[in-house]
Amino acid sequence: MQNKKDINESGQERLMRCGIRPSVQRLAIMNYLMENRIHPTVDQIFSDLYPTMPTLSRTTVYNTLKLLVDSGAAIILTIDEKNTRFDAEIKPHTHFMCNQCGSVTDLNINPPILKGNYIDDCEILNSELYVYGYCPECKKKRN
Amino acid sequence: MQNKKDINESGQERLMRCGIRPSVQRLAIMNYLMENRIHPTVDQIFSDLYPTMPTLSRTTVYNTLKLLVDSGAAIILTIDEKNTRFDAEIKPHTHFMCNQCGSVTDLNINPPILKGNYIDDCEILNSELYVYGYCPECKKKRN
DNA sequence: TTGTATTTTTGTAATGATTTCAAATATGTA
DNA sequence: TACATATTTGAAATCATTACAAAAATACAA
Repeated sequence: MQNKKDINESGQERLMRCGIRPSVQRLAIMNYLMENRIHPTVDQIFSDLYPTMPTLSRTTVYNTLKLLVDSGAAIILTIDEKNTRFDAEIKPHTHFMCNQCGSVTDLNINPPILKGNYIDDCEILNSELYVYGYCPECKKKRN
Repeated sequence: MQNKKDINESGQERLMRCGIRPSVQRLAIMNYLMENRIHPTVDQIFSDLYPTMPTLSRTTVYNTLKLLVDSGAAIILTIDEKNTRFDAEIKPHTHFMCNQCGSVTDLNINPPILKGNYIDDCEILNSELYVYGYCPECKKKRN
């Protein structure tokens, strides 16, 4: 369950809380991630922001995403073999990718919470549960 | 738990069972994967086999791994953001990557078995649980 | 066995994502 | 305003992966 603070937190607030100076570009990218929970690739972010920010550089998108991830304002998903994807939802949850259309969505299933534990003497910091298959739309089309 | 058949299965048998003609190169790569359960990258495989197979081409390693994965003789791991990794252990199990040294190992924890289920109307074919943190060796060094 | 068709391997070139880097721009502060 | 610092930018470099066509190996029929 999300608490009110998380739900209401603005992009600006998220950046501040994570110690990131909210430049125009950073705020645009942070807001994009928080408002478009499609786990976008770098190119999706760039292409969607470019029309309203024609001076935006791909390098800035890369730089900013690195900054967001390093400071805990976003997480990186390796669910997609082809492209790195990003998510502003930083609380543990499960991700699903459709083998047909490639869309990545949240799955309503709780991942095991392993953080803080030791397993096989490994110190666990975080974990990701990735699920693959066919999304409802593609499932229909295949029949 | 592994059954005898899995334990005893040779590279040759694995290839045959999966309908792959066992050429010299394919057999070398299959055996390497089955004998070195380090979840190697393409380059690790190539570098380790090259000394004893000086005519081996990187492209062959790529081609063969694609073939192995497509026919179910191996699985692909996206746990490592930098490089694709491969595993000859095809039964569901959990993987761990060390944030410090980058090594990938099996973790003695059962992943949720979701295959065959529908969640949020998604048809589940397979899933991967990836765990990150510090391996025992790096944990020691950090103290 | 020989010749021919098919499969597999190989090396090079192309592609695509990401990083590096140094100059240009913007911002914060005295 | 003037200067120092932080940020953005675009071009070039890097690195993993794929495409491709020629060469080599193998299968198979005569």
